[in-house]
Amino acid sequence: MAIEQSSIRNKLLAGMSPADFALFAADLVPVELSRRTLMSSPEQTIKHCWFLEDGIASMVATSRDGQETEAGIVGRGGMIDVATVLGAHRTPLRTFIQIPGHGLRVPARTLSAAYAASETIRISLNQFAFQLLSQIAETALANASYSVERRLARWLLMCADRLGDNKICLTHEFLSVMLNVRRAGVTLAVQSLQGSGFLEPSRGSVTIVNRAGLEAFAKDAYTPL
Amino acid sequence: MAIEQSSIRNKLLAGMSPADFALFAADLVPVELSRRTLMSSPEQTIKHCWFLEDGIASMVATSRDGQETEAGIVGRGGMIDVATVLGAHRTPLRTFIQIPGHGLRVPARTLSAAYAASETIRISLNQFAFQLLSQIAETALANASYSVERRLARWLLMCADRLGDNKICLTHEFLSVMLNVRRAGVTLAVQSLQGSGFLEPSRGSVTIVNRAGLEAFAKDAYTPL
DNA sequence: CTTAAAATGTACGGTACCGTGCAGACATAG
DNA sequence: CTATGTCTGCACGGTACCGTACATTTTAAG
Repeated sequence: MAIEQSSIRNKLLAGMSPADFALFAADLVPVELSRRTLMSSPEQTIKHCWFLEDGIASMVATSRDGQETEAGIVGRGGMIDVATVLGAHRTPLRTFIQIPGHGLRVPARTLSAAYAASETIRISLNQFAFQLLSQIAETALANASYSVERRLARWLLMCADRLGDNKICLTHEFLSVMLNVRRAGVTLAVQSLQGSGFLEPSRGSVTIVNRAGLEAFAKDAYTPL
Repeated sequence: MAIEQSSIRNKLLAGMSPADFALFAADLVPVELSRRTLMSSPEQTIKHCWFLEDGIASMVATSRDGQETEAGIVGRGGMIDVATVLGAHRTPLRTFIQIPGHGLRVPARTLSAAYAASETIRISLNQFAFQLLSQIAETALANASYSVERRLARWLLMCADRLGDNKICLTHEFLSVMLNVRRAGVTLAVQSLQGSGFLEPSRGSVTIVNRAGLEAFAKDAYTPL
């Protein structure tokens, strides 16, 4: 039973021509994506790709000594894993679900074939790949230049953008891994941003209550998308 | 007068089939690239692309408040600007020559057309784009996780790889911009690595004299390419 | 209700950086 | 040789983090 394109909220899929969509519609499988679901990792070849309908996936760079930092996040504006699009069967990045949601899974081969077959698919997926590259570069800059507070502000803004929701359900522990700082460091940063009236934290979540103020604070660490 | 493919040292061009190479050989123009030559920047649309024959170009992420950090470097294994390949006419990254050398310049349109026309060109350029994305992600990790010394070690190793030379002619001032640290911080880091017997610095250059040791020190901050 | 687990708040010494400023060492032009 | 700019070495107080440890609050499980 094929999926109706009109019912899809993923922007890449929704924006395709019907002909392009038909190239892999038959192989799309709806899946529920719970927190921490591993979508791809350096250890294994990529078998499937995903188009998110909601929720957020996080791409983290890891090293053997156990360091890890988030490089970029993907919401319903994108797909996983861009490595497949660019012809790689493996990736150095680990991608997993950070905010639970739903997605459409497709075999990597099907996607590769559609990419090879249609120039318009190439155009839209390449554009996303370049957005991701740009996002990762901005992360590199932020990590080198900005304070924990600003990086947290940037992260929350990016997350809210992709979620379409100002309430972000994540623990300090989780955030500390993303930003590669102490858990206690996140607590302090959240308190500071709360003190400025930008956030309202509660157990297991943070809500942006003054988006404009938060953007002004994050300044050049954040570029809207 | 067309350029002989056999005389080209750029790995992307040299590795192409003659048919692929013929798609833009007529538009290739040899250029000398001096230090600080600006190849692309966020302010202007991309008119040309370059394939380096030697030397190194640096891609830096910038923000309006003047912060800047290197995201990645490109040598004769790659090309500038990958944005063109992925269908963008502009890029958030500023790319310029860091170590002088030579290259082959081609109009962005010609490259786009060749990319659209040949699947094998797409495969090789996409592969490079993904390498670059991976490199940038690793930079993001390094910036968040490792000390100035380790980041310097990583940077010198990457640079030596792409140069094919252990002598790297750059000032501390320049390096400090790349790593987004103080100039004096670079001086201290260089001294430390010299004290360990990995480097031999001199005015305006640094030479790696114990590559294996430097790699061991950089540890997981560096992945060979 | 009780107990355990998870999430958050708080504290404290330590350190790897920073911003700055200055002095010496070297290079190139006159 | 002299002068002038460029590059490097060095020092100083300041600070934004870290690692660690522990106490408190909230949620979930029995």
